[in-house]
Amino acid sequence: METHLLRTFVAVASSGSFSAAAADLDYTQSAVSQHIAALESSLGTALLTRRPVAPTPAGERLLEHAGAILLRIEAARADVRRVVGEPPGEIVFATTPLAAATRVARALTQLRQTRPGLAVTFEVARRDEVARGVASGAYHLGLVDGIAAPSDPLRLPDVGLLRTSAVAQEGLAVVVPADHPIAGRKRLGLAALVDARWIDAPAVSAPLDDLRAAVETDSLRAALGYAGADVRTLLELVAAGHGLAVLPASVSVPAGVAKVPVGSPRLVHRVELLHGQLDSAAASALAELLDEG
Amino acid sequence: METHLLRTFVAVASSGSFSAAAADLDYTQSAVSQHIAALESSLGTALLTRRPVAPTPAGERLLEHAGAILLRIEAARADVRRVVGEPPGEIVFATTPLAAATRVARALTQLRQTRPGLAVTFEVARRDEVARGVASGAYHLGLVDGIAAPSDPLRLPDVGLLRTSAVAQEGLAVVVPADHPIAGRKRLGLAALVDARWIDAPAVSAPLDDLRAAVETDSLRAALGYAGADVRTLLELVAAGHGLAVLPASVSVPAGVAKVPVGSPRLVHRVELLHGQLDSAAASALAELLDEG
DNA sequence: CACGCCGATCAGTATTGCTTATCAAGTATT
DNA sequence: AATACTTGATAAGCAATACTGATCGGCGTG
Repeated sequence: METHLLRTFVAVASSGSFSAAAADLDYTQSAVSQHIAALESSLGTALLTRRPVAPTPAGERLLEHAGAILLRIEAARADVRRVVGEPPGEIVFATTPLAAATRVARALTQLRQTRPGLAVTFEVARRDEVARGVASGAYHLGLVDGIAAPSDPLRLPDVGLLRTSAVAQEGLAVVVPADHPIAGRKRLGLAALVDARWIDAPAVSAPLDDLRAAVETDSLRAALGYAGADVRTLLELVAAGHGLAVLPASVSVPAGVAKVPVGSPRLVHRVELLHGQLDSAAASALAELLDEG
Repeated sequence: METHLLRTFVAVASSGSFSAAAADLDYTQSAVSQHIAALESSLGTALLTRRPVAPTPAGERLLEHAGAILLRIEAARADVRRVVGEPPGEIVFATTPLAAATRVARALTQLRQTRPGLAVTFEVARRDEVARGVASGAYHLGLVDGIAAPSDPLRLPDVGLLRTSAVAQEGLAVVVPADHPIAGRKRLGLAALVDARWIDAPAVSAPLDDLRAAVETDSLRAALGYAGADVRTLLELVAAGHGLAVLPASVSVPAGVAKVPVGSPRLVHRVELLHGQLDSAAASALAELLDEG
C-alpha cells in the first residue's frame, strides 16, 4: 500500500468523484482510476462503489486508517524538519476556545517584554484541528482543553508523538437557569442529573460523549446542539432554559444563570500544552510562559 | 515518503547495515543505497551516518514515526481483510502473563462445550506484542493487563483503531518479605514507600514507570530488574529480600511473603480485551465469554 | 601493510506510472 | 423520448523510475 494510492483513495472518497479527485491532485482521471484499481487489487476487494461513488464496507474501514496514516506521515516530515531546519522567525500557535483567555494574554505580555521583536500569531480552532496542526508542523504550539480524571491526560485524536504537559486544572460546574431547583446547591453529583436536558456544545463545553463515559451511563440526552464557540451564547441558551451545560468551575456567569460545582464523578477541566520537538528558543520561551501562567 | 522507502529505512537502521538490510528485503545492496539516498534527499537531510551505520538525530526522529506508520498500514490491511475474508477456522489469541490464568481457562471450557470442534490456540506475550499482533491481524483477540486509574483505559502503544473493553478490575497490593516492618498493615499508601527498593518486573507486575507516573514522583528506585514472566519467581525474589513489587490484590502468596493492599493512590489492576473488527462468530463468542468470565 | 568488507556510483534494462484517446453507461436536457 | 453530456473503465504508447550488475574508493581488521 503505497502512500500515493492512499492519498488518491481519500481524495476520491471525500469528493465522491474520480474526476474531481484527479483535478485536486493534478492527475488525469485515468491515473486516478488506475490508482483505485491498483489498491483494490492489492487488497483483493472492492473499496468503492461506482455511480454513485461511495465507500464499500471494506472501503470504510480503510478510510478510517488512511487519514491517520497520511497525517502521521506529515507529522514525521514535520518532526524531521524541526530537527534540521532554521528556527522560524515567527511563532504560530493555536488554542481551543476555552483554553485561551487570560493565560494566553498574560504569557504574551510577558513575551513582549522579554523579546520585543518577535512576531506571534495565534488561532482558535477545534481540539482535533489543534492537535493535527501541531503534529503536522502548521503550529509550533497548541493549547487544548478538555475533561478528564484528575491525574490522567486528555484523550486527543491519535496523532503520534506529541509532547504534552498539563498547564492548568480546575473543577467543573453545571450551569443552570437561576430558577432551576438545584440552583442554590453547594455541590452536586452528575448522576443526579442524568434525566435533565443538556445542551451539547462540544466546542465550548465538554463534549457530551466524554461526560457519558465518565458517568458511565448512556442517559445524558442532548436537547440542543450548539456548534459555536462562544461561551456567552451558550450561557444565554442555558438562561433561556434550553438545557444544562458543564463548564470549568471558574467561568463567570451572568445574571439569570447559576453555577453549581460538580462533586462527583471526580473530573477536572484541564488545559494542556502540546508541542512536537521545540524548534526555537522563542517557542520554548513561550511554552514556558504558558506553562507557568 | 513512500512506504517502501520507510521500510528499508527501518531495516537498515535496525540491522545497522545496508547489505544486511538488502538481504532481508530481497533487494540488492545498490537498491538499498538508492532508497536511503532518495529518503534523505526528499527530507533534505542526512538520516544515517555510514561506517558505522547509525541514525543521525533526524534519523532518530524519523525512526520513531516509521515503525508506527508501517504498523498502522499493516493494521489497515488486516482490518480490511477481516471485513472481506473468510472467517478463520481457528482462533488465535494472545494474553499478557497476568491477564490469562483462570479467566482464560474458564472461558475455554465453556467454549469447548458450546463449540466442540473449534481449534483455539493462545500465546503469552508482552503487552505491546499483544497489541501489535491484534492490530496486524496475527491474533484475533488479545487480553492485556496493566495499571490505571479506576475509570480510565490502559495506555497501550499507539496502534490505531483497536476496540477495547474492560474485563476485570481489582485493587493492587504491595508484596513484601514476611518480616518486613509493614507486613502486618491493613492498607498503605505507595507514597510511604518511595524510598524502598523495588523489583522492576514489567512483564509480570506493573512497569515501574507506570507507578512513578501515578505516584507523581521520580524516586521509585529499581534495585533489581526481572525480565521474566513468572509470578512465582518474582515472589521468591521478594521473599529473599531483593525488593518489593506491586501486584494485583488477588494473587496468592506463598509463606515468607506478605501482601498489603494499596490504599492510595487510587489505582487498579485492569484486564482489557482487545480486538479489531470481530471477523467470525467463533471469535465473538470467545470474546463474550472472556468478557463475562 | 594488505586484504576484505562495505557503501557509493554508474550504466543498462525492465518495469511502472502517467497521459492521450476511445468506449460504454448513466444522467440531464429539451 | 431522443440527444448531448458527464463519468468511470480500458487500451496503447511513451517517459520516468526502480532495480540489477559491475566497479570504485575507503575504512577497519587480521
